[in-house]
Parts: sequence; structure tokens; C-alpha cells
Amino acid sequence: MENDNFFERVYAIVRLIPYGKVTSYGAIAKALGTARSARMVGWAMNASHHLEDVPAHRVVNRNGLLTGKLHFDGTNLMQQLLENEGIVVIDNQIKDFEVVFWIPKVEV
DNA sequence: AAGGTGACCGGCC
DNA sequence: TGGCCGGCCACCT
Repeated sequence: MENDNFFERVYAIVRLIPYGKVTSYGAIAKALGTARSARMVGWAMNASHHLEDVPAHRVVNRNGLLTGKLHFDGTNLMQQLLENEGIVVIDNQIKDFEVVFWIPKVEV
């Protein structure tokens, strides 16, 4: 169950997200080679909810909006986690998203 | 086995 | 300017 190839693939990328940085589902999807399946990334996140090594709060949509925030325990838990890392979040949206945006490096 | 779903993305109206 | 639609791929019932 937790050894699924695809999911593990996503987890690996998300776990690589450095502190104080965020990324988008599409970026991860591209890193996986499945750019068109950004939804799968979100799905993997849903399954990764039981994992502690997967900072899903660092993953937002391409808008820099905390779309998945509703999936966290608290109402604004995701935002607090991001702010805790020095990321400024205004109205569920990351400020200077492009600045804190981290692109997953994948060797081709 | 088939159908439905989804924490998205991009385009079109 | 904002909302709606389709596509896409893997997981779940």
C-alpha cells in the first residue's frame, strides 16, 4: 500500500522540498514525467496524509493557493505550517510564490 | 470488469 | 473579469 511506485515517486519529490520552499502539483507531476496527471499528485498527497515525512503543506497548486488546506486537520493548519517556515501566506495564497517556489530537480 | 472520483492544469466562452 | 469545460492518469467501490 505504501510501497506503490507512483505514490512513492510523489513522496520522494515532496520529501525533497527544502525548508521554507514550496512547489506545485504540476511541477511534481512534470518531475515524475506525468505532467498531465497533476491530479495524481494531489491524490498521492491524500494517501500521504498518514505519512510524516511528506510535507504536503509545502505543495500547493500552480496559483500558489493553498487548495489542499481544507484537507488538513485544522482550518488553517497548512498556512501556519508554511508561515512557520518563513513563508508568507495571505488569504490562503502564498506571497512571492515564485520566490519560494522550488522546482524538483530530476536527472534526465 | 466497469464506472466514478479527484488536494490539477490549461484553454475557451 | 470570472466561470465553465474537457483532458488526463491512477486509485477506489
